[in-house]
Amino acid sequence: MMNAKKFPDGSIDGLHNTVLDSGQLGNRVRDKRRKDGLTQQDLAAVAGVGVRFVSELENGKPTVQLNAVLAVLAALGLQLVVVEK
Amino acid sequence: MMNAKKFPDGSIDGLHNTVLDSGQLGNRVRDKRRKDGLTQQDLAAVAGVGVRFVSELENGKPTVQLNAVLAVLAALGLQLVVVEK
DNA sequence: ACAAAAAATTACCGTAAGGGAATAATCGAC
DNA sequence: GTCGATTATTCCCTTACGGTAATTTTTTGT
Repeated sequence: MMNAKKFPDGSIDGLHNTVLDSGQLGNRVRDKRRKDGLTQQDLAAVAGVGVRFVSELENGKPTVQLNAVLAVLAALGLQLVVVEK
Repeated sequence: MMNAKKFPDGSIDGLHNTVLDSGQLGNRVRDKRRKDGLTQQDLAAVAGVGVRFVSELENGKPTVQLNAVLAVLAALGLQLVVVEK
Protein backbone atom coordinates (compact mmCIF):
# COMPACT_ATOMS: atom_id res chain seq x y z
CA MET A 1 0.00 0.00 0.00
CA MET A 2 1.02 3.57 0.49
CA ASN A 3 0.93 4.43 -3.13
CA ALA A 4 -0.54 7.89 -3.07
CA LYS A 5 0.98 11.33 -2.78
CA LYS A 6 4.54 10.68 -3.69
CA PHE A 7 4.77 13.89 -5.66
CA PRO A 8 4.88 17.45 -4.35
CA ASP A 9 1.89 18.53 -6.37
CA GLY A 10 -0.16 15.86 -4.68
CA SER A 11 -0.29 13.70 -7.73
CA ILE A 12 0.28 9.99 -7.74
CA ASP A 13 2.75 9.84 -10.58
CA GLY A 14 3.13 13.39 -11.77
CA LEU A 15 0.31 13.05 -14.24
CA HIS A 16 -2.59 12.64 -11.89
CA ASN A 17 -4.10 15.01 -9.40
CA THR A 18 -6.29 14.20 -6.48
CA VAL A 19 -9.53 16.11 -6.22
CA LEU A 20 -10.55 16.64 -2.65
CA ASP A 21 -12.72 19.59 -3.39
CA SER A 22 -14.36 21.41 -6.25
CA GLY A 23 -11.72 24.12 -6.17
CA GLN A 24 -8.97 21.76 -7.14
CA LEU A 25 -11.12 20.30 -9.87
CA GLY A 26 -11.70 23.74 -11.25
CA ASN A 27 -8.01 24.49 -11.34
CA ARG A 28 -7.33 21.24 -13.08
CA VAL A 29 -9.92 21.99 -15.72
CA ARG A 30 -8.65 25.50 -16.29
CA ASP A 31 -5.05 24.37 -16.62
CA LYS A 32 -5.89 21.72 -19.14
CA ARG A 33 -8.13 23.98 -21.16
CA ARG A 34 -5.42 26.61 -21.43
CA LYS A 35 -2.83 24.03 -22.27
CA ASP A 36 -5.09 22.97 -25.10
CA GLY A 37 -5.45 26.55 -26.25
CA LEU A 38 -9.20 26.67 -25.83
CA THR A 39 -11.45 29.46 -24.68
CA GLN A 40 -14.25 28.78 -22.26
CA GLN A 41 -16.58 29.24 -25.18
CA ASP A 42 -14.77 26.61 -27.21
CA LEU A 43 -14.79 24.16 -24.37
CA ALA A 44 -18.43 24.79 -23.60
CA ALA A 45 -19.37 24.14 -27.21
CA VAL A 46 -17.44 20.89 -27.38
CA ALA A 47 -18.71 19.67 -24.05
CA GLY A 48 -22.27 20.67 -24.79
CA VAL A 49 -22.67 22.90 -21.76
CA GLY A 50 -23.08 26.63 -21.27
CA VAL A 51 -20.20 29.05 -21.08
CA ARG A 52 -21.28 30.17 -17.69
CA PHE A 53 -21.08 26.65 -16.43
CA VAL A 54 -17.47 26.34 -17.52
CA SER A 55 -16.66 29.55 -15.75
CA GLU A 56 -18.33 28.44 -12.56
CA LEU A 57 -16.75 25.03 -12.72
CA GLU A 58 -13.28 26.49 -13.13
CA ASN A 59 -13.93 28.76 -10.19
CA GLY A 60 -14.72 25.87 -7.95
CA LYS A 61 -18.46 26.07 -7.62
CA PRO A 62 -19.28 23.22 -5.28
CA THR A 63 -22.75 22.41 -6.51
CA VAL A 64 -22.05 21.69 -10.14
CA GLN A 65 -23.74 18.61 -11.45
CA LEU A 66 -21.77 15.48 -12.07
CA ASN A 67 -22.88 14.78 -15.63
CA ALA A 68 -21.91 18.25 -16.76
CA VAL A 69 -18.57 17.93 -15.03
CA LEU A 70 -17.94 14.61 -16.73
CA ALA A 71 -18.87 16.11 -20.07
CA VAL A 72 -16.32 18.87 -19.66
CA LEU A 73 -13.63 16.49 -18.48
CA ALA A 74 -14.28 14.19 -21.41
CA ALA A 75 -14.05 17.11 -23.79
CA LEU A 76 -10.61 17.77 -22.37
CA GLY A 77 -9.55 14.15 -22.57
CA LEU A 78 -9.67 13.78 -18.82
CA GLN A 79 -11.16 11.12 -16.64
CA LEU A 80 -12.05 10.57 -13.03
CA VAL A 81 -10.72 7.76 -10.93
CA VAL A 82 -11.90 6.65 -7.53
CA VAL A 83 -9.06 5.87 -5.17
CA GLU A 84 -8.82 4.75 -1.58
CA LYS A 85 -7.52 7.48 0.60
CA MET B 1 4.93 9.76 -20.58
CA MET B 2 3.01 6.55 -20.80
CA ASN B 3 2.52 6.14 -17.11
CA ALA B 4 -1.18 5.50 -16.96
CA LYS B 5 -3.27 2.43 -17.57
CA LYS B 6 -0.80 -0.24 -16.70
CA PHE B 7 -3.53 -2.51 -15.43
CA PRO B 8 -6.19 -4.36 -17.40
CA ASP B 9 -9.03 -2.83 -15.45
CA GLY B 10 -7.77 0.57 -16.40
CA SER B 11 -6.58 1.32 -12.94
CA ILE B 12 -3.31 2.95 -12.11
CA ASP B 13 -2.09 0.43 -9.60
CA GLY B 14 -4.71 -2.27 -9.45
CA LEU B 15 -6.51 -0.65 -6.53
CA HIS B 16 -8.24 2.12 -8.37
CA ASN B 17 -11.12 2.22 -10.79
CA THR B 18 -11.84 4.71 -13.47
CA VAL B 19 -15.14 6.51 -13.44
CA LEU B 20 -16.36 7.32 -16.89
CA ASP B 21 -19.99 7.73 -15.90
CA SER B 22 -22.21 8.15 -12.92
CA GLY B 23 -23.28 4.53 -13.04
CA GLN B 24 -19.82 3.26 -12.32
CA LEU B 25 -19.43 5.78 -9.55
CA GLY B 26 -22.62 4.54 -7.98
CA ASN B 27 -21.38 0.97 -8.06
CA ARG B 28 -18.12 1.96 -6.47
CA VAL B 29 -19.94 3.75 -3.69
CA ARG B 30 -22.30 0.87 -3.04
CA ASP B 31 -19.53 -1.69 -2.98
CA LYS B 32 -17.46 0.28 -0.55
CA ARG B 33 -20.37 1.07 1.70
CA ARG B 34 -21.31 -2.59 1.95
CA LYS B 35 -17.74 -3.58 2.51
CA ASP B 36 -17.70 -1.17 5.41
CA GLY B 37 -20.90 -2.62 6.77
CA LEU B 38 -22.84 0.61 6.56
CA THR B 39 -26.45 1.24 5.71
CA GLN B 40 -27.43 4.04 3.41
CA GLN B 41 -28.76 5.77 6.47
CA ASP B 42 -25.44 5.47 8.26
CA LEU B 43 -23.56 6.76 5.28
CA ALA B 44 -25.98 9.61 4.74
CA ALA B 45 -25.61 10.68 8.34
CA VAL B 46 -21.83 10.61 8.26
CA ALA B 47 -21.66 12.38 4.93
CA GLY B 48 -24.25 14.93 5.88
CA VAL B 49 -26.60 14.22 3.02
CA GLY B 50 -30.06 12.75 2.75
CA VAL B 51 -30.78 9.07 2.46
CA ARG B 52 -32.45 9.64 -0.85
CA PHE B 53 -29.34 11.15 -2.20
CA VAL B 54 -27.26 8.12 -1.30
CA SER B 55 -29.82 5.90 -2.95
CA GLU B 56 -29.85 7.96 -6.11
CA LEU B 57 -26.10 8.23 -6.19
CA GLU B 58 -25.67 4.49 -5.88
CA ASN B 59 -28.18 4.03 -8.65
CA GLY B 60 -26.18 6.18 -10.97
CA LYS B 61 -28.23 9.33 -11.13
CA PRO B 62 -26.27 11.55 -13.53
CA THR B 63 -27.23 14.92 -12.13
CA VAL B 64 -26.08 14.59 -8.56
CA GLN B 65 -24.15 17.54 -7.27
CA LEU B 66 -20.42 17.36 -6.93
CA ASN B 67 -20.09 18.57 -3.36
CA ALA B 68 -22.53 15.96 -2.14
CA VAL B 69 -20.70 13.28 -4.09
CA LEU B 70 -17.40 14.33 -2.58
CA ALA B 71 -18.92 14.30 0.88
CA VAL B 72 -20.10 10.73 0.42
CA LEU B 73 -16.79 9.61 -1.00
CA ALA B 74 -14.91 11.23 1.85
CA ALA B 75 -17.17 9.52 4.33
CA LEU B 76 -16.15 6.22 2.75
CA GLY B 77 -12.49 7.09 2.73
CA LEU B 78 -12.49 7.47 -1.02
CA GLN B 79 -11.08 10.19 -3.21
CA LEU B 80 -11.33 11.37 -6.76
CA VAL B 81 -8.37 11.71 -9.04
CA VAL B 82 -8.25 13.42 -12.40
CA VAL B 83 -6.28 11.48 -14.95
CA GLU B 84 -5.45 11.96 -18.60
CA LYS B 85 -7.31 9.57 -20.76
C1' DA C 1 1.91 53.14 -20.18
C1' DC C 2 -2.18 53.35 -23.03
C1' DA C 3 -5.69 51.80 -25.94
C1' DA C 4 -7.98 48.14 -28.25
C1' DA C 5 -9.38 43.47 -28.37
C1' DA C 6 -10.35 39.23 -26.33
C1' DA C 7 -11.67 36.55 -22.64
C1' DA C 8 -13.87 35.82 -18.46
C1' DT C 9 -17.16 36.95 -14.85
C1' DT C 10 -21.61 38.45 -13.32
C1' DA C 11 -26.58 39.61 -13.48
C1' DC C 12 -31.27 38.66 -15.08
C1' DC C 13 -34.84 35.53 -16.46
C1' DG C 14 -37.33 31.20 -17.29
C1' DT C 15 -37.25 26.44 -17.18
C1' DA C 16 -36.12 22.32 -15.14
C1' DA C 17 -34.51 19.64 -11.58
C1' DG C 18 -32.11 18.57 -7.07
C1' DG C 19 -32.35 17.74 -2.16
C1' DG C 20 -34.47 16.96 2.43
C1' DA C 21 -38.08 14.92 5.11
C1' DA C 22 -41.57 11.73 5.62
C1' DT C 23 -44.22 8.00 3.98
C1' DA C 24 -45.14 3.93 1.61
C1' DA C 25 -43.85 0.04 -0.84
C1' DT C 26 -40.42 -3.61 -1.88
C1' DC C 27 -36.93 -6.73 -0.99
C1' DG C 28 -34.09 -9.91 2.14
C1' DA C 29 -32.69 -12.46 5.89
C1' DC C 30 -33.87 -14.93 9.90
C1' DG D 1 -44.59 -13.81 9.30
C1' DT D 2 -41.63 -10.23 11.32
C1' DC D 3 -37.93 -7.00 11.41
C1' DG D 4 -34.66 -4.23 9.11
C1' DA D 5 -32.81 -2.27 5.00
C1' DT D 6 -33.44 -0.35 0.52
C1' DT D 7 -35.93 1.86 -2.89
C1' DA D 8 -39.67 4.63 -4.64
C1' DT D 9 -43.08 8.38 -4.07
C1' DT D 10 -44.95 12.76 -2.72
C1' DC D 11 -44.65 17.57 -1.13
C1' DC D 12 -42.19 21.74 -0.85
C1' DC D 13 -38.36 24.88 -1.31
C1' DT D 14 -34.26 25.94 -3.31
C1' DT D 15 -31.21 26.32 -7.02
C1' DA D 16 -28.55 24.74 -11.17
C1' DC D 17 -28.50 25.47 -15.93
C1' DG D 18 -28.70 27.81 -20.53
C1' DG D 19 -29.04 32.09 -23.15
C1' DT D 20 -28.18 36.79 -23.63
C1' DA D 21 -26.28 40.94 -22.48
C1' DA D 22 -23.60 43.88 -19.64
C1' DT D 23 -19.54 44.40 -16.94
C1' DT D 24 -15.09 43.42 -15.49
C1' DT D 25 -10.66 41.43 -16.05
C1' DT D 26 -6.90 39.97 -18.78
C1' DT D 27 -4.25 39.96 -22.76
C1' DT D 28 -2.13 41.96 -26.84
C1' DG D 29 -0.16 45.51 -29.78
C1' DT D 30 1.77 49.96 -30.42
